[in-house]
Amino acid sequence: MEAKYSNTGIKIKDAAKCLFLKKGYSATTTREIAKESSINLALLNYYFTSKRKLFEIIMLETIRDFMSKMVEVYNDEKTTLEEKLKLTSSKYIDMIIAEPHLPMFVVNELKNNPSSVLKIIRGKMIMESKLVDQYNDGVKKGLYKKGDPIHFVTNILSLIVFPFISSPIIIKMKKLSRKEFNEMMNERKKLIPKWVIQMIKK
Amino acid sequence: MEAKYSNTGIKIKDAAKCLFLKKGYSATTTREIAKESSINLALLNYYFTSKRKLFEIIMLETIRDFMSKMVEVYNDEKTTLEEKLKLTSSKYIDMIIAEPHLPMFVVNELKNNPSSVLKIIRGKMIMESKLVDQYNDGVKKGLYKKGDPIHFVTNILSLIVFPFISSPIIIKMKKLSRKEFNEMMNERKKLIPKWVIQMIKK
DNA sequence: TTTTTTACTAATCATTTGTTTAATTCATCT
DNA sequence: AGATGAATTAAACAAATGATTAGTAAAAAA
Repeated sequence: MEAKYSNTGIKIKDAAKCLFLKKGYSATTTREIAKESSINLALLNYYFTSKRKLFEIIMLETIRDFMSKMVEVYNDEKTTLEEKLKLTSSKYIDMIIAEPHLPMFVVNELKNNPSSVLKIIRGKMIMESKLVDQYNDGVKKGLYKKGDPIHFVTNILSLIVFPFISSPIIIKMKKLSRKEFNEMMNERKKLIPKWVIQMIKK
Repeated sequence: MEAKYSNTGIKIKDAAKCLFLKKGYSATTTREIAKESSINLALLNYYFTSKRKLFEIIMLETIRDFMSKMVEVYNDEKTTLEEKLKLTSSKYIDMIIAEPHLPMFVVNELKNNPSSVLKIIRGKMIMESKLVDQYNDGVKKGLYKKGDPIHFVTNILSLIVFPFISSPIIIKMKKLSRKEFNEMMNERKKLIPKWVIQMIKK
């Protein structure tokens, strides 16, 4: 019945994703999406039934991508805790530099519609990951200080993601260009793993 | 001409602030504001000219409050760096627990309308604060590792604010109640200063 | 080629939304 | 009490917006 994978369907989704990421759901109009993807307004409903449905599809896909990258690294059996830190920082910072609106989008959706986002995430994925195992092992061996691993996980994500969210302030404070800001974020790929280790080390 | 401080004016502003914080500008309608503050729809424009103007007033006030608390602590001549860390963590975490939508609101406005927010902030306030001086002194004295103070400042804010932004994930991961989450954030008041010191110490 | 299904378009509908108007109530001052 | 101006209200306007319809062109099936 529907050809969800037609060229126009993709064109609509791409334009919509770009706009939703940049401006959010409410501030994006169907006419904008139509214009941006140079399709007829009616085709949006023809392909995706409604603005809401279109948004939901994009949201699910985007957040699934976002999370899967993390889970991949966190559950790698072969890498050490330290290597996992390096890989996460590196992968995430690259991902966000490529799509700077991603963190705000995820975090906004998390606020507005937590249930639908959380269906994808599944708590276990992170709290029962290899990374957390390795952290707990380190604590048992007396290498790391005792502490709830939730703080450990939270801190990693905080140090990686928050600077992007507050990028306008940072850019202003240091009078940076976008390029210089990205360089600063690239520096953090190396720094964050070191910082995190120091935070947990005895 | 106008009675900006009348009872109804305040009622409108309070209701609007609550809604804007919770749902953002675009998703909040003037009729909702009118209903929430139980005033006639026309009074919104009578007192504040337009939805946009009302929003701008609220935004400026809210962000000014938010920033001023930080600057206060950062520039205190009497406290040590370590004390400043404790005070900031404590003050900020209290503030955000009291108004959980605050960080997202600030950060969203920062994205949508950076210029108007940044007018309030003034880069100097933070990067030339007593806190940064003390950090640089510590580096000179060989107590702290060399490093751009922007990372130092960014990390403090990241560790304080980001957990609130990602609260739905944390709550899900650890199966917490709102109360338990707040307790976890209260724990962090003591932990963050320690972590930050460890991050910078040689 | 004819028929049928799919893709697309222009026009329009029905709400919603921000804002205004004109009239009314209320308070204050003379 | 009466006049003046501010505060409030119901109603309406105009534009924007999400969605639909009825019809056309293009492609696929017969």
